[in-house]
Amino acid sequence: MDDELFVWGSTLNDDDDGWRKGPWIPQEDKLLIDHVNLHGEGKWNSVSKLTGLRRSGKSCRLRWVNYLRPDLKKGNITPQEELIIQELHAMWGNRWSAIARSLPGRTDNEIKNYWRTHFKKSKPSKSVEKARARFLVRQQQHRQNKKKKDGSVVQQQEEEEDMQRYGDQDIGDVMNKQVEETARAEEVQMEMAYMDCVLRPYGGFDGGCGSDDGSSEEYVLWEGLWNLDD
DNA sequence: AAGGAGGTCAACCGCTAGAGT
DNA sequence: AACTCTAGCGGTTGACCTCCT
Repeated sequence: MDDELFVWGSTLNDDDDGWRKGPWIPQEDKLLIDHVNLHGEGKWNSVSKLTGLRRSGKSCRLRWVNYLRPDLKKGNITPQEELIIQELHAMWGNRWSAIARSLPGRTDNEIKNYWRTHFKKSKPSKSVEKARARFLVRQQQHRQNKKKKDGSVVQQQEEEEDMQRYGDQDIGDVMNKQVEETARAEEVQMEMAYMDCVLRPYGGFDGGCGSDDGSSEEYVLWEGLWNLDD
């Protein structure tokens, strides 16, 4: 290898604190990999002490997460992954780490770079808009169905449950709590349902939405999803 | 062949949240 | 409660590469 290039005492690229900066060399990678194999991930600030590697903990973590992790997927983003990125970005915006969690083997950095180079200048794709529209229509349908089904009996049951839960607390506080809980539950439910719309063709996320033909099986699946918070 | 423009991607920076003291 | 430390996040930078003129 190029051992002669690796000079431990070198001040080349050192910052004010004495940390090396700039591109990593294979020897540094090896030290970091050995360290993680031995001690596991985390405690990044101890890497320099234990290995002699003159890199900050932050730099070590980034190198591991974005480049050295064994479960990383090498190679180009596939068309399927591209579609997922587009649609999740339409839903979540620049939450790269959240998007990355939906794409095993891909890093937030990778997705962020990919987005910036491929999509930043372009308008939202039609598929994204279609998925969004599908999702909103189904949500509205579900709410209407639920209204029809749920009668005063259900309402009474809910009131009794509330009495048990909240007892003699201030009614204003209780209502505020309920509004917050409902909003949170709906937010989670919407994200899960939308995720399923997007990921189903690729084998992700269980339950949810099928094709646009409005079949009864599809209806049952959607009902199941909407009922998550029932 | 030279060099300028634009694209790609690894790495850094600054900030924030959460845990620990 | 206040402070410090650490991990993680998104934005930005800069080196390198490829393509075009």
